[in-house]
Amino acid sequence: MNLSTEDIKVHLLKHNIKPSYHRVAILRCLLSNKDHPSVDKIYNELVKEMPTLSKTTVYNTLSLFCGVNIVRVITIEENETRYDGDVSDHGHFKCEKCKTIYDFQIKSLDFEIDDLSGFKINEKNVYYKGICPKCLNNK
Amino acid sequence: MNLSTEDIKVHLLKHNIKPSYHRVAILRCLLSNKDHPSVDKIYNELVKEMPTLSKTTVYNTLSLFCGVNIVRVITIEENETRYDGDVSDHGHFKCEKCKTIYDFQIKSLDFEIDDLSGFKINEKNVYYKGICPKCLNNK
DNA sequence: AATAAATTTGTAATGATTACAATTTTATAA
DNA sequence: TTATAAAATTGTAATCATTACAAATTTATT
Repeated sequence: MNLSTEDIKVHLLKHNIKPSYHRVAILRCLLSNKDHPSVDKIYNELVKEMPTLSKTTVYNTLSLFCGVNIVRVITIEENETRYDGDVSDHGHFKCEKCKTIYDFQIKSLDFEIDDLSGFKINEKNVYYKGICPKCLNNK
Repeated sequence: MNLSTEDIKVHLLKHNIKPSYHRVAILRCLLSNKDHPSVDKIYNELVKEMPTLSKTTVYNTLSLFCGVNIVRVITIEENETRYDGDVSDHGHFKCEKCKTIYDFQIKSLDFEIDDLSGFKINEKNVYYKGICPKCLNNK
């Protein structure tokens, strides 16, 4: 995605978040990288340009973003939380070898039977695990 | 479910796992409780009957079971892994209030478009989050 | 009964996340 | 502009689930 700083600021302001330098950088990182980065990945990428960055800020900012639904948490493996700047409904495929997370489209997310009548559904998640084509070839 | 010790032993042996006392107890716990317990829950339930039980054993045993696919990991929240003795394809709904995990049936798990041709899919997971009917009423 | 193999245990290490107080930056009011 | 308050960021320490690992126990084999 080719997002200007201005676009990102507007996006944040729409959700009543003051677009500080750090916040813009973190959101840009999530919107431009489609690789569903971990906190560590984001931190390491940004700390190059902003040496004073603290990992706590990355954590704080991401949970701020999640709270207003401009970012989503991807919980696939227990030990590593990943984040997604794309909040539209879609599935994730995580390669068990290279740990890459791929997106995939889902025909329809209305596939449950009536088991859940009476439940208030806030969030739907679909993820697969397996081996990606790249790793299937490289063995 | 009304499973005899004998049934459980046979089930384990089918997967080349020696049915030790602890293993049988842990598997029984998962098969009879439909509440998708955490390690802690399993440990606390079993330690009453077997006071020497170690939490490490619960961890070891569960990963042994997962390795041969008689138990599945449910990763919904980052901070608490839950386990499921039902390995058939179905979805999970986790109540954000009471933390209960409910099962629900899925019409079909073949809902991805062809995005994943060339991928080797080992595992499909669907989970929702929200508020269960019980908690919706109790506010 | 002696030995080897498998299982279980308990403690310590790991590592991601959170709590929190201190510091810095930004906004507001005099 | 300067002083003051509010918000954002930082850094360190605490938390807590999970794992590593070596010792102890149990089970199987000779």
